[in-house]
Amino acid sequence: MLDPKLLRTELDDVAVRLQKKYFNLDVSQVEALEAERKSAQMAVEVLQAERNKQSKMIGQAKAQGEDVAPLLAQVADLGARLAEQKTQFESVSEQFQSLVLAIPNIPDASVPVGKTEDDNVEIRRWGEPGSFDFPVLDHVALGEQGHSMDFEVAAKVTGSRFVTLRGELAQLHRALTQFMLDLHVNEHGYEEVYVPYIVNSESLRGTGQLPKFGEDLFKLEGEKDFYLIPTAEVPVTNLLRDVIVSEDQLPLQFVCHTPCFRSEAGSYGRDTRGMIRQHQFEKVELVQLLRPEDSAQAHEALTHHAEVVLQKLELPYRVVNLCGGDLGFASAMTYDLEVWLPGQDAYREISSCSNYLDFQARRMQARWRNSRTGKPELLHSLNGSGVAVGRALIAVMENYQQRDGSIAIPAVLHSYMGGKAVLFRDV
RNA sequence: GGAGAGAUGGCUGAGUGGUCGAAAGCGCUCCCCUGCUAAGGGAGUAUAGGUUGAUAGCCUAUCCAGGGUUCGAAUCCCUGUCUCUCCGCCA
Repeated sequence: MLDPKLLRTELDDVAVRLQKKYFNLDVSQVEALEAERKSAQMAVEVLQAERNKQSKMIGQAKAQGEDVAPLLAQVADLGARLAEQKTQFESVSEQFQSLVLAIPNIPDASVPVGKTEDDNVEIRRWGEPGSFDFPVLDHVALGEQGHSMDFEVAAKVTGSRFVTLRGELAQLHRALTQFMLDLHVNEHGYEEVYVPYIVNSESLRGTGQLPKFGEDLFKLEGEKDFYLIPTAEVPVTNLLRDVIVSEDQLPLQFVCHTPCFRSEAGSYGRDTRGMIRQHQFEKVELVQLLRPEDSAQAHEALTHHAEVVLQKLELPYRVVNLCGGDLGFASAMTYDLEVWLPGQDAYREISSCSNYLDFQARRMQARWRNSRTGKPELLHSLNGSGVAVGRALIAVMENYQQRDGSIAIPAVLHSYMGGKAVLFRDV
């Protein structure tokens, strides 16, 4: 959520800056609602002040044994007038609130101009895509060995966009997860957290998935407002909802492994082959909450932490700075890591590292107490995948494939695979 | 699932219709005293919104949340959420 004060004082400027995200802010609507809000709120508060004053007088009169009937007569219609104004004010502020909740975060000045992912700007590359002296297979073909990766059985068990893994491949999937968690905990100083995989709507509002993007979520049937998490970002960032932390606890750095569930509405026909886009996948997520002055640097550091995963796995990747049109709703600036997939002959997203500034924190009232001023201030929140486990798995498969269909295991994973160095040797 | 209890400021904990945003204690901050890692005295110490040149004032809201009763609600009524205790069940 944007600062309502900003909408009041720099509305035109905000509108201009939001254009970069191809969001058209209806300036006159905001102005009109704000004007209405102001007069409605003042009307309510004046009446409330009047009521409080009168009630106090009645109380005093009664205490002195005086006849309060005339005083009561004076306030006879006050309640009705107040109720009327209140209804009016509530309706206006509700409208204003839902309008503001639907406004995306303002992109950072450094965000490239552009509409689609083609306009993203490459920042750097790491590693060289390997050259193969045999026809490369994609992960689907590689996974067919021994039914290690099976989309058909998953379709039977559940439906499309699900997968089952078996044997060594399932193990490798787990090994990747453990490796990433250990790396971030032991070398990057993150605190590991375990969280619910089901969240309520307040949490989703806090991180920005709701109210606008409900169609991307799996909602549970029942009386409660429960959803499957689309990312660990939701439960982890919401740990700080309605919390004021002391400055010496900052920065908060959490790493969390969870499954993620996405309906993938609107992506019909895209990435239908293979494990790239699934309704269920796993992710090791990095989340940081810290002082505003630290967030820019932390964003670079967090991105680097995700990169280290790929470097240690020796997977070629590049880093792109998302253009305005490709930027997420809540993000002010996002770096995507794109890993090289020989099977697709392309770089594909494997991590997305975003700085939300105070956008999420304002929605969820996540604050810290500034020791200098003694006052609570909004935190800045960041997160990034460190990294998507399913995509890391297919990146390893495709980049480490060998002529005979076996797959070498990256050196850093050997210890997690019981010393094993090759997959599918005996298949 | 059954039965009961509860939710008040950073913490403990008073407060059952009227100057209660809320006693007291603890903690914390500042000042005084004290020649010392003790004690004492004083002042202060929530958040959000509005108004304003203003981190000054003033106004409003907030005692789990949402409704209701009332001129007036932390206090009464209803609903919900959460916590605790006992029983049952259970990975």
